[in-house]
Amino acid sequence: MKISEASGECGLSPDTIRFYEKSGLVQIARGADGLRRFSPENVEWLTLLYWLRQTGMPMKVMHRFASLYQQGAETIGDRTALLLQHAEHLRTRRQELDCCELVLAHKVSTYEALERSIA
Amino acid sequence: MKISEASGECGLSPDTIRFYEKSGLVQIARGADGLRRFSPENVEWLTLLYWLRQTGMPMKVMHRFASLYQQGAETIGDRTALLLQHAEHLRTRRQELDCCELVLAHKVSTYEALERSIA
DNA sequence: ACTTGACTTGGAGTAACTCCAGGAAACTAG
DNA sequence: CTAGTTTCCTGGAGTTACTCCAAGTCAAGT
Repeated sequence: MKISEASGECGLSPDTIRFYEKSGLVQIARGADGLRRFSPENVEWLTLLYWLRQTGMPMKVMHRFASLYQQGAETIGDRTALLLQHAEHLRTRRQELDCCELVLAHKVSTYEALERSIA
Repeated sequence: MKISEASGECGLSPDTIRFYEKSGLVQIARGADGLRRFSPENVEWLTLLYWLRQTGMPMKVMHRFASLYQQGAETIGDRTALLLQHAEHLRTRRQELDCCELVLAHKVSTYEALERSIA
């Protein structure tokens, strides 16, 4: 699988995939032609990275995670812990969304009241 | 009110407040000593900006919003529309969180299964 | 043979901060 | 009244995580 197809499957842009490879988050094999060839495992890994990044995990933490991943099976406990911590972080984000929704609803209702008082 | 107190109330760092002022998102009066003096209205506005930014509104859109705000009451309809659109965006974000939560839960459960199969 | 399209690299540009150096004004302790 | 600490100011450099671009290679289609 070449980069555009992998990009379509994992959600990351080709540029971002190359950037992640350069910074060591993923290792991708090359064909005899020098082009990147993505394995299903590559795609699964990149998809996971996509979701972690999309929900605000910083690169530093992703690097820690990637380093554990590359060390193999004995780091699964640490990886689980890291993912659970990120799940905790998602709850915080959700509370932020809730809070912002309240702020918006309040603001919109005062705007609507203002508009009625003008009209 | 001076900048550190305003920062504490609105959630933005002093540096970010200065950055927002420089880029035109807010106008802040100065005292005779040259220091910024924040009105309650300033703080309310900055708090709104904080929430919009925190939930992913890009600077470009915030500038549009700020420009409407500075044009006065006749832009309230436009401002309401903009906020409602952002509220829509919040729903998208929440779906992303949901989706990531599923991905994480699945990954954690496969990790746990793997760990049991090793141990 | 030639164009088109997907890929490669290295490097510049961008968004939105964040930090820092250097300096002024004010408050606080001795 | 002086010395030190805090809080503020400005302009500018540094950071994160991309994103875009120029210049070049290679394979496939017409």
